[in-house]
Amino acid sequence: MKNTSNSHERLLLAYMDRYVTLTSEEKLLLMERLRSRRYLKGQYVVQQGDICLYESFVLSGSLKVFYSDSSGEEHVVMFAVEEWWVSDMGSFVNQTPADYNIQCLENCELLQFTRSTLEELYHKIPALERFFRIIIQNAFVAAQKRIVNNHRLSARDRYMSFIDQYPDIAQRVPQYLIASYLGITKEFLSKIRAQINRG
Amino acid sequence: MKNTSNSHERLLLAYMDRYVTLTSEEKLLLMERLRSRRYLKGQYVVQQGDICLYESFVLSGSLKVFYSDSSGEEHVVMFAVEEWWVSDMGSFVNQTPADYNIQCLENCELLQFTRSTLEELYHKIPALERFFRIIIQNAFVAAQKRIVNNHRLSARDRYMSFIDQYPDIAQRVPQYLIASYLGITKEFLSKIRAQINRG
DNA sequence: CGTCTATTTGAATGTACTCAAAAGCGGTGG
DNA sequence: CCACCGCTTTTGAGTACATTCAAATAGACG
Repeated sequence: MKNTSNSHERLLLAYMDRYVTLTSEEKLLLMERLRSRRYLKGQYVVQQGDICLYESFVLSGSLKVFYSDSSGEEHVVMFAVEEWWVSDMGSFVNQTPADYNIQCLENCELLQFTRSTLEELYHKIPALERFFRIIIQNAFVAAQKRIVNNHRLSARDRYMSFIDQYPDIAQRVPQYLIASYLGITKEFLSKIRAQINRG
Repeated sequence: MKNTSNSHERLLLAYMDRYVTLTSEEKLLLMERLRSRRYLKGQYVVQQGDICLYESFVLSGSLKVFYSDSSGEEHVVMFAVEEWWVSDMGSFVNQTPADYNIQCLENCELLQFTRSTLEELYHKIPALERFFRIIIQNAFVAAQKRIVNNHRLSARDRYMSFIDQYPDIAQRVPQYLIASYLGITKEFLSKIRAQINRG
């Protein structure tokens, strides 16, 4: 029936298999409910203040999640690449105005659930609730680790730890966004890199 | 049958009712599996490097979760008071050595699940999986917000926002721990407070 | 009242920031 | 093919926010 996007299904299902066991009926239902959508580089998936309509799984491309403060400064909250989930979770689950913008850094292909679809699936597929519980748990553990590292490590060490942990992202994403993610200015990151290169 | 700790059950069950609906059989099972335990001020619930054996619900008292770095500096990750859940989540779910210490700041009374109990209950009570999915989701949203605020706000504004958000904790917890939580030195927090008091 | 811990104050220092300007790096069009 | 444009990165000088270290003061508790 479905001729397109067979490899997409495989990527997501293989990803889910790492965490939970689904019956083939469940997998079928899941895939029927997902919508696949392409975005161009620069396009917004969510804009601050709007409702975040989708929980998205990244099939290809990369995105940034960021907060724009009153003075127009952008603060990068996280990046997302292949096999990451991305949304403004607070906005998505409560259907309230989003705190963050989500914008594509490259052309992207995403698999998306709406909130009501996901709720429907939670009831029909108990293992899905388990799956997201685990995914979110991991995200929370990582976020806590990041908070501590922001406090105990110097900007230099945070940068080194970032390129060590996400070498792929470090290469695909402009430096000034990495600076923002690390909580420092682009100028200072440049100086850190110069210092590292000198030895 | 159970004569002790009746008010305990009520506190936890009322808390859970805010998020999910449980049958009375489920509630009974849940309560049978929970262990209630008292800790004295200063006692450790978890020590860095050990396995975190319990997910704990705070009935009374307060605790700090903190990381001790190689130079012996302590970095407060979070506080926990009545109606909060506390654990080293990474350690608890994977049964790996804990990253953090958890210590009582006051005498505490906790309701605790072991990992295997919780897994058993996840299977017997699907709504429990949903419950923790929601709880962890909220914790993750808050952690992300904290990361952004640490980047965009000055130490002064972070402190003001802390006492605004957690007035109770601000009063029960020593100032130098709040400084650590905010990622600043105790001396600097003292100066911030002096500055606020002057106007 | 004395001891122990927590908080405050001050001077010197350091890490990271601001502002301004220059240099690098693609792409695009003449 | 090179010139120009926009965008990213680099460099430098001056500054600000926060830290360190040391010492004084204030609170809590026996």
